[in-house]
Amino acid sequence: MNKDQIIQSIVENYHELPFECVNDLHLNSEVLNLEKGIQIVREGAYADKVYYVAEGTARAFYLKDGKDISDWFAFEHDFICSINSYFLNIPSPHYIETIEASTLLAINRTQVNLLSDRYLAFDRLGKVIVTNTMLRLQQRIVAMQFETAKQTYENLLSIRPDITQRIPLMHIASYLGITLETLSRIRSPKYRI
Amino acid sequence: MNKDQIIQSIVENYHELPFECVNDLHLNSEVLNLEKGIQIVREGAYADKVYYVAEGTARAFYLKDGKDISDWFAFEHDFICSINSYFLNIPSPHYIETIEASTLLAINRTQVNLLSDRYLAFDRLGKVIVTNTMLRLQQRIVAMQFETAKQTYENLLSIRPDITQRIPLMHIASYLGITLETLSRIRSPKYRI
DNA sequence: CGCCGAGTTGAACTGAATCAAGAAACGTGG
DNA sequence: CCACGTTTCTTGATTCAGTTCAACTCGGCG
Repeated sequence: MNKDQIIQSIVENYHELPFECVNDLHLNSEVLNLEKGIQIVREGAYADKVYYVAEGTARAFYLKDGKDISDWFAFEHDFICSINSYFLNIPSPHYIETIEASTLLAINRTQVNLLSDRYLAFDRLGKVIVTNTMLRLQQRIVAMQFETAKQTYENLLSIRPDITQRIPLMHIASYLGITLETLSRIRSPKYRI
Repeated sequence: MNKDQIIQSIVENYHELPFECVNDLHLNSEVLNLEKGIQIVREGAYADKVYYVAEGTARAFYLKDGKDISDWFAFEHDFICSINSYFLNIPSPHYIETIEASTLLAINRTQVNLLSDRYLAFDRLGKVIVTNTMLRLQQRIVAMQFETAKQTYENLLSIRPDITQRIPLMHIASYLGITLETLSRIRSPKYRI
């Protein structure tokens, strides 16, 4: 997938952009073709880029007492960034890495702000993305708040039926806030309640 | 607190607004002086207003299998709305009610959109609020994901030390995803681990 | 062919839920 | 300002979902 196609897919999936804005975005963004398992953000770095996943999968995770805890998965047409670092301009608590071979579009915060000032439509695009993210986080809190592990898992499966084929179970488990063993049991046909 | 003062406090706490925008906002918003325990949004309603809490406290909650689960607390200078209903234009899964006697400023979505189109600064204000909300939700997920009940509680206390004086423990418990009894034990001095 | 990471299964343990009973705190009306 | 009922909070005993630790299986891949 080339840069034009990627930008086109952002427009299709999120918000219309005028011709000059698309050109401008073209000049101010970068395509990354990455293998599976490549780290694009490391803990402690100032992560001032957003990534649009054109193809593949990426995840954000952090280490809590040495344990790897997944915090966000991004599939095709999703955005991913270290949200604390990007928005608060602090060292990233997160790592971000590819889970499959992926094509990403990287855009710098400075460029995002420039484009937002220059094009109203781009500003709106940003608003849409942030709003969607907020709603997705809200859903996740509701899912975690008072459900059993099994309900939480099935809830995730209904939103993303292909997730178990694309993301290792250990990452799904930590994302759900349960252990790998519990997830394994939940998935087993002989599991009751 | 009168409408001018309330709008002034929004400007001070969030984003500068030009003079005409303030006037326009003045014309398109409504001050609510409410007793404690008044419901301003009911489940099933189309809740197309945002509320700015000038004084007092409000909370959003939903009923899960008949149980009251708090989802969001808003203190002075916080915004509150039924985020699913407001942004997705669906019937509200949430109730919103005052916890203390409160002064709120209510603004309609249509007005918000109009003002956002008319004044760039107002659009930016909206972006700031949504971004802050997103970050706050993110923090909460991290807090819930792999902490014990006690850690989650202390985490909340460090952010909002006065919360136990202002919000009944049962609401704090459901917000944290634990039972009232567990919260009570956690708070007890003889509680270990 | 044997190693290695990913996933499964089992047994013992534990943090938190549930059920149940009281104790405080609060508000309202006499 | 006190009595009474309601709501909020505490404490105890028991149960259970999920963790932990450990051993084992499976599928790739050098």
